[in-house]
Amino acid sequence: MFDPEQPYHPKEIEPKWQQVWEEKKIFQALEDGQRPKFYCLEMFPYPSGKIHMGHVRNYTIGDVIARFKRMRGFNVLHPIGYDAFGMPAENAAIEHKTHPAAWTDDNMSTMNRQLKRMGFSYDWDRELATCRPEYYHWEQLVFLKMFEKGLVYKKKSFVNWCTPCDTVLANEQVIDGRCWRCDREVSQKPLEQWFFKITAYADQLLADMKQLSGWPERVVTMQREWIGESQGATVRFPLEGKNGEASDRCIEVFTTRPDTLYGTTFMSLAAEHPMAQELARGTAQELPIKRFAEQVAKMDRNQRLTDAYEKEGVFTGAYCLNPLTGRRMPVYAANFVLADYGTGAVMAVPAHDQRDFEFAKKYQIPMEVVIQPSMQDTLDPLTMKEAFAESGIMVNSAAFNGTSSEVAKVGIVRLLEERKVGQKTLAYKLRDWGISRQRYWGTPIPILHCPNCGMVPVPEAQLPVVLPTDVEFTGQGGSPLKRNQSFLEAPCPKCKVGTTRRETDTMDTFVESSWYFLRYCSPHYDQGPFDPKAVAYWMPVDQYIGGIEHAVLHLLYARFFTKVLRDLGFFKGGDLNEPFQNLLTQGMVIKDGAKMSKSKGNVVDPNYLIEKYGADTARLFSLFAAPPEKDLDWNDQGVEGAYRFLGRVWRLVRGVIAERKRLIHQRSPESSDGAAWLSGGEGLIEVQQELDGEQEKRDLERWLHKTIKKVTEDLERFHFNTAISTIMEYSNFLAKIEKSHYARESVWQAVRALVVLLSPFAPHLAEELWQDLTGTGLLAIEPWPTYDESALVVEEVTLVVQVNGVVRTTLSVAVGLAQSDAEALATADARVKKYLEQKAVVKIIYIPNRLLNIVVK
RNA sequence: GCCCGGGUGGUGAAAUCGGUAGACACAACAGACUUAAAAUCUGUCGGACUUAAAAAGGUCCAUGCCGGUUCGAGUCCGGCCCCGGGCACCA
Repeated sequence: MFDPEQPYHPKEIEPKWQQVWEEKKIFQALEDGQRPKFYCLEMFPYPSGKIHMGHVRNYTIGDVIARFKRMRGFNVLHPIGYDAFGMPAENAAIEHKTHPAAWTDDNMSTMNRQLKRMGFSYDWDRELATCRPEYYHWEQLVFLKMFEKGLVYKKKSFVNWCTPCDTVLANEQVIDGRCWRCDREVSQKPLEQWFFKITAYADQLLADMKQLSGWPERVVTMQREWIGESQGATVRFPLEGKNGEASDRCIEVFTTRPDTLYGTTFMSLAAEHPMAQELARGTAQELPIKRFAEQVAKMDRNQRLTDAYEKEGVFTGAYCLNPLTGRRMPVYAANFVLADYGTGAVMAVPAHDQRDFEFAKKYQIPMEVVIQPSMQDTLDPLTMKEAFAESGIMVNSAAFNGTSSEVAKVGIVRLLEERKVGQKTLAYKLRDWGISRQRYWGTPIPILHCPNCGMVPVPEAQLPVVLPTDVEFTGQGGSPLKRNQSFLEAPCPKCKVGTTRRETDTMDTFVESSWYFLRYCSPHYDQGPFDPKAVAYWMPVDQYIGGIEHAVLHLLYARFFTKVLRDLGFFKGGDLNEPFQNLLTQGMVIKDGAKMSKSKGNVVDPNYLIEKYGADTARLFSLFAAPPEKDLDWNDQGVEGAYRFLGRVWRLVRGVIAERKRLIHQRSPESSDGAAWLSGGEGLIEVQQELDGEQEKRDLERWLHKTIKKVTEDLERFHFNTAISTIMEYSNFLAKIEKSHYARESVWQAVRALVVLLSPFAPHLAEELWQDLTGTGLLAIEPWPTYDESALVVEEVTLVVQVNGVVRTTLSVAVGLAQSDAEALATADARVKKYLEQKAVVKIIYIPNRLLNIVVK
C-alpha cells in the first residue's frame, strides 16, 4: 500500500532493489550485435579488508557512467574482481597464524558485500580473483610464450634487501632507506632476477601514445618522461695497444652530443662495467679499481639516485684513442656513470658537460673547448667556472670549425658512419621490468632447474603450477616455497632422469593487473587466457577510471602486456594495440587537509555512512562535492546536505503521487487501490490536460527540456557535480509548484523526468519512486530521456546593457529584437541615460539576445 | 633546476565560445511551526561607501600580484609570487 506519509528510509529500500537487480540479472553483459558496446572499467581493488572512501569515489564514478550509458542504449560491460595476490596477505598470515588464501577469501567476501550494498551495477557473473589457479594458469602460459620468444630472461640484479625480514622489498616499501615493517636499514643485494623485456617495446610504447587522445595529458607526459627517449649516437673508441697503436678492441659510448666529440679528453666507465676490472688486471690499478667497484656497489641506491654526491673515480691504467683525432685519453671508472643506461660508458667532454667538468677539475685532466657561445664570445678553459653545455659555434673541430653545433651534430654522426666507428642511436631511460618476488603469495614462475639440462620450462600441459597449500608461515628463512619438498622437486620433462628444482620466485602482482581487463571479456574461458572473439567484441576498454598513482606503473605495464599478447598471436588476427581508449584519473579523498589514513585518524568508514544515510547519499555526495579529477575534501555536513536533498525529492514526488491518487479516487472510488490507477485512463489525462494553463505548461516544459539537455551534456563530459546541481535547481523549481496543480499531466511528466535524471546517481531512491510512479518495469533499464530543442525556445530574454563595458541595467526584451529597438529601449532607461549625458556615442556593440554595449567619450 | 596542474566569498565549488563573477550546496544569522528540541519550511548572506521614514536603491572595489590586448578579461598575452604534482648525475 502506498502511504504518502512514509518517510525516506534508505535502509529499507536499498537492499530491496539490490536484490531485484541481482535476481533479474539486468546488469549481465551479453554480446549483442544490435547495440553499440561500451566497456566501462574501474581499477580493481586489492582485497585489503574492507572498502575505503577512495573505492567509493572511484566505483561511484564508474557506476554513474555505466548506468548512464546503459540507459543511452549501449550494451555495457561493467565488471569487478580482485587483485588478490600480494604481500599484505602473507604478512597477515605470519602475524595471525592464518593462510593467505583464507585471509584473502574473507576479505573478498566482506568487500563483495560492501560493493553490493553500494548498489553498483556490476555483472557479478564475471567476478574474478587473480589468486585462483584458473586465472594464473593463463598468466603462466603467457610467461612461457614470452620465454620462448626471448621476452623473459634471468639476470643478476641489485634489489632492496631487508635482512631481519629476510626478504626483498619493493621500492615503495623502502621509506627513507629503511624497511617499512621493522625500520631497519635496507641494503642492496645482488640476486638472480626474472625480467620482462619491456625495453624492446620502448619505441612502440612511445609512438602509440599518439593513439591515447582520450588520456589526460599529464599521464601521457609522465609515461613519456619515464620512457625517456634520447636521440644521439654510439661511438667506438679503440683501446690503445701495446705500442701506442689502436688495438682491435674498443669502448663503446652513447652520447647525445656528438658535436662535442673533438673535445673529449678522457673516458668514464661505470664502476660495474666489465671492462673496468679487465683493463686494470695485472696493473698497479687492479686493487684500487676493485675497491672502488665495491664501494660504489655498497652505496644506497636511493642516495645514488637522488643526492648530488661528489664525483669520484679511479684511473684504470688504460688509454683509448679518439676515433676522429687519435688523441690519447685516460680511461677512468667513475661513480656517476650508470651501468644500465646507454652502454655504461661515457666520452668525457669537461668543457661542455658539468659532470665531466667537475671530475676533470678534481683530477686535473685537461680541457678542450670545441664550442664557443658566439663568434665574439670565446671561452678559455683556464678561467671557466662551469661547463658550457649549450649550442654555439664549432672550434678546434677540424672541418667543422665555424659551423653551428646543431649542424655539426648531424655532420659528425655522418662522418662516424662513413668511417664505421659509430652510428645514430636512440637511448631510453626505461629499464626492463623486474618481476621476481621472493614471496609465497603470487603466481609461481613455471620454470624448472635441471642439473643436466639447466633451465627447463614447465610443459604447457602441466600448467597450472599450483601454489601448495600445506605451507607454514613463520616469517623466517625466506619464501616458504623453498622448504616445500613436494613443490620443489619434479622430474625433468626434458631428460627424464634429472630431479629438477622448481623456481621458487613468484611474479610481481603487477603482472596480474596487466591483463585482467582481457579476462573479464570471457572470465570462464578454459582454452586460454581469453576467448579472442569476446575480446574482439568488447575491447578496447571505452572508459577506464582509477587513481593517478598508477600513471606510470600499472598503465604502462598493461600497455606493454597488450602489445606482447598481440605479437604472440593471442588476439587471433585482431589488431588491439592499446587497451584503454579513454582514461579518467580521479583525485584523492582527503579530510582535514590530509589523505585519509589510520595514523592520522581522519578515516571515514563507508560502512558507517551507509548505515546512517544509505548508499544513495554516499554516492551523491562523493560526486557532488568536487569534480572527479580534483581532490575531494570530505565534509560531514556536506553529506547531511546530500541526504536532505534526497529527502526533499522523496517527499515532493510522493506528494504528487498522493494528489493524483486522490483525484482518481474522487472520479472512480473503486479503482484507486490497485495498480490500475497509475495508468489513469483517457478520461483522467483529459481532465489533467484541462487543468493545465498554457503559459505554465510551457514554463514547465522549458524547464524540463533545459534540464534534460544540461544533465545529459554534463554526464557526457563527466561534470557530475554540475549535473547534480542542475537536478537540484530543477527540483527546487518543481517544489515551488502549487500543491493544487499537482494533479496536472505536465507536472506528472516533469516529476517522472526528475526521477529518471536522478537515477544514475541515486539508483535505489529513483527505482523506488519509479515503481510508485509507474508500477511496472525497472528504471535501471529505461531509456534515457531526450530533449526537444523547440521546447527550449523562449519569447523573452534578458539583455545586458553596458556603458563602456560596465553593466548599467538589464532589460527583459523579445527574442531577436532589432538593434535599433534595443538602442531605443536602452537609451530611454534612466540608469543608462545618466551616463550618456554630455557624452558622444562612439560605438555600439550589439549581440542579439545577450548584450548591448554603448561606448561613449 | 626543468615540465605540468592550480590560486575565485567563511567553506566545497560554478561560469562549455572573451559578454550580468559567485549557479548549486555547506556553514552562519534571523524568522515560522513546536510546551521545548529535532526534523521541516521561509528569508538574509563578497567588501567598502552612500541615499532613505521604510520598502527599495545607488556608487566604487573585488577571481594570487603587476602590466598588456579588447567596446568588454576569472577566461587571451607578457612578467612575477605562492601551493600541489611529476622528473632530476640518463651522458
